[in-house]
Amino acid sequence: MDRLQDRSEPSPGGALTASAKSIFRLLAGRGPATRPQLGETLGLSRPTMSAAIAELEGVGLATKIGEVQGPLGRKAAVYRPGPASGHVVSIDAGSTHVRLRASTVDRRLLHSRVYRLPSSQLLLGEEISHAVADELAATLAETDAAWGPLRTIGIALPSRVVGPQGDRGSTRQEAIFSRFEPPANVPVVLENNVNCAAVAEHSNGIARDCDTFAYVQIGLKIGMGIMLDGKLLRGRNGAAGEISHLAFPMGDGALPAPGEVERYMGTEALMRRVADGWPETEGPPPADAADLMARAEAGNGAAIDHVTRHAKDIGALVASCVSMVDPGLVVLGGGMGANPMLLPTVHEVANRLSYPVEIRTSSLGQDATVLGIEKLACDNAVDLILGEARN
Amino acid sequence: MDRLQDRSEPSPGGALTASAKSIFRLLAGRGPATRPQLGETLGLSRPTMSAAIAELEGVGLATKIGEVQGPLGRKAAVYRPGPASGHVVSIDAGSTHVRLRASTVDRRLLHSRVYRLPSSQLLLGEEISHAVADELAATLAETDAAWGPLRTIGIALPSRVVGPQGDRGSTRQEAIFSRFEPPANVPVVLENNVNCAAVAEHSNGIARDCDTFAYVQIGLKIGMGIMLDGKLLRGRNGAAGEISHLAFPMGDGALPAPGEVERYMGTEALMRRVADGWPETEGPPPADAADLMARAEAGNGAAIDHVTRHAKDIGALVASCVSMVDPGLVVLGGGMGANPMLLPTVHEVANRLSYPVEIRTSSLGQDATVLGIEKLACDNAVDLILGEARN
DNA sequence: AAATTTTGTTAGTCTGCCTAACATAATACG
DNA sequence: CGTATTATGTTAGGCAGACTAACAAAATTT
Repeated sequence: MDRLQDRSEPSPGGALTASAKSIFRLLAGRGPATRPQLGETLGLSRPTMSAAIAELEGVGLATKIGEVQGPLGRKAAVYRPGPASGHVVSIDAGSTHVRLRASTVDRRLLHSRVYRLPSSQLLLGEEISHAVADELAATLAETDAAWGPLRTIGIALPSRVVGPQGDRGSTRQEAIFSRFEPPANVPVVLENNVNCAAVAEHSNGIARDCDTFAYVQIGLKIGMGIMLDGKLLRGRNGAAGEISHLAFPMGDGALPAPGEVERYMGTEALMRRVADGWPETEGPPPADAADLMARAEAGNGAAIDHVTRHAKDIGALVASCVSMVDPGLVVLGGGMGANPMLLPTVHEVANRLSYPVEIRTSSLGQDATVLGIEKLACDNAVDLILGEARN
Repeated sequence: MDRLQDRSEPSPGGALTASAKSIFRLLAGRGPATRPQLGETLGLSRPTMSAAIAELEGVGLATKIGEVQGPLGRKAAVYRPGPASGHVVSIDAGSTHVRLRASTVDRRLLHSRVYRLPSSQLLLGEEISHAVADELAATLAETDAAWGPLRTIGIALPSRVVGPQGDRGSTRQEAIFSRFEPPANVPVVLENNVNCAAVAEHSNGIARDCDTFAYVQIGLKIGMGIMLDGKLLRGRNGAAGEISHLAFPMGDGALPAPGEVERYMGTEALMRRVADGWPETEGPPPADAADLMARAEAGNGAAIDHVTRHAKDIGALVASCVSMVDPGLVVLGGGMGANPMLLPTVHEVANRLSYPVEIRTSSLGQDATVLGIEKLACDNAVDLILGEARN
């Protein structure tokens, strides 16, 4: 994650009391809540709540949006982040699509757009940068004054990402700025797209109930995002979870080569093996991965064999992850990985080779990455608003 | 890490101010310090320091041990943890030796002993449990009243260790209690021995300057300890870093088996390969690992080949670690790993296969594990004293 | 011996929370 | 329908734990 500019909107929450800050954080994180709920959750007394809410309303960081009636007694006031908290723009700069969402810091959707790139981009480069610039410009043109100030722009990249103290030159992350310049005064948060998908599984997806898990993406490319105690593991070079660089092949006499796992486990290699080994009796080989999976589901023996073999390979990969990180839960995602058919075999192999892991299949579709970067952008915005941004 | 009993000495620091607690923590962690130093480090004003130190001295948690004279001005008073902070006993329950240290919470050595087991134990069992019981009993018999209360017993185990919420039955950790019962009222902290070695590298060893790194142990057995932001990564099953269960062999058509890496990378397998492939022209094969290393250092070609090949294998292992965790620094330890001769090759292979990592060789000898569990025991004791023990 | 510098103490203040008591607004009950 | 009960919100007052300012003490330099 990265902050390129630090000249942002004045943080209205620079001088709030600790309780007011914690209330705002809760409102931003969990959406609308009543005063008693907030006080209960944070262990604050009613007088303190009164004072803190008054503080927040005074600077526009909280607004009363209604009242709810319990079974008995007076109605409770319901609040959410106020207009001064502003909004964020989140962009998934993917290799085939650019997805954009504008949302409030409590993640209410204000605007969204999707742009399909004219051609699939293997690497982060000018094509993507250009598309991001266009989509952002279009969004800024449609910005409503009621959205409040733009606090943060978050961009998910198909590239390693390092923070300010890391060696930026060694990643491709700066390529995102090759064709556009983000608006001055608005900080930009960058994050790797697989990490974003992991964040989304945690905040919106199948891993909502777990603060520690790994997200394994298997598709054209392979990757992993590691969440520990609710925080992303990034690593010194932003390379944590870059399982495409596991030593592979590995064994007595094997000669591992950089990036070789991905060339073996990626969808292209899989389909090549499928085509090569396809029995003539079964007719033409599957046209693509979806076709392969469909035929396996339909009961085709050859297809099932290939899918099972692939699931075993994924299981081995997951076992290595468990042996190193022992996350307790692994979420499978990506074009291939998201298919529930793989789950039983992956589970069996991983648990046989290493230690107990639960395996789940991602439920978020194409939106996982945008939702993840949106979460990170909102967190950043809240930090900025409260004057607690980490440098 | 694990706490079996919670009935401990009354925590004298239950009702201290936050500043007093932070001062005590600093005294325990960094040893003797002057008031100005403490105040400076913690950002506390002199009046606050006065009050807090008075609090601590009042309950015996701090003692003035002298004064130091700066170049100018009045002398500054020097403090360290007081008699009420008591002591801890730390035990490395190893497979060949049981090492024990009694020390104050600021890690001044009070007493130490080493017991050599009559026979090497592959698994944690009654032999080790018995030896631990004996050594602990001998220590308790020699305990000096001046040491203050025994706060915590820490034991490093050659086994996976899970916390209270984990599935204890699935590990062998309880076997440590098969032949001895720790004194009632004294909490016991258990930790895996490789994790302890990692902690020691951080607190006393070559990784003092890094809060994030991995410690890779290569010897009879192989293992890894992962330190992230100064905290051990344990994992859901206490299996984080259990690289003996990486999927291996791994490759197109390979059939991985549980625990196979250890059977390939461990010293026994290495020496078997060395003996098998030893050219008759070179005379009798090396008797043991130390012999192999000595011959390699002396320039023997066959020995060098085997050592280089092993270093390449270790490099591949490290590369997998870097691809998953990207720690930035890997410390090599263990009977084989600690040999500096491996370093260049490991560094070359790891950096070629994955991402930039610094590789260092452990400098702590046999004491690494005791020192690590001592650090953990002291941390636990401090938490207990301050009434902040995590359950 | 006086000036300077650092350390430690005393006095007073301020912030941010709390508890206790009261006020308000809803439902439940006779 | 009025009163009891209950939940929510406010007012008043207090207290813990930090701070600043000013002073006192103990070392050095001039």
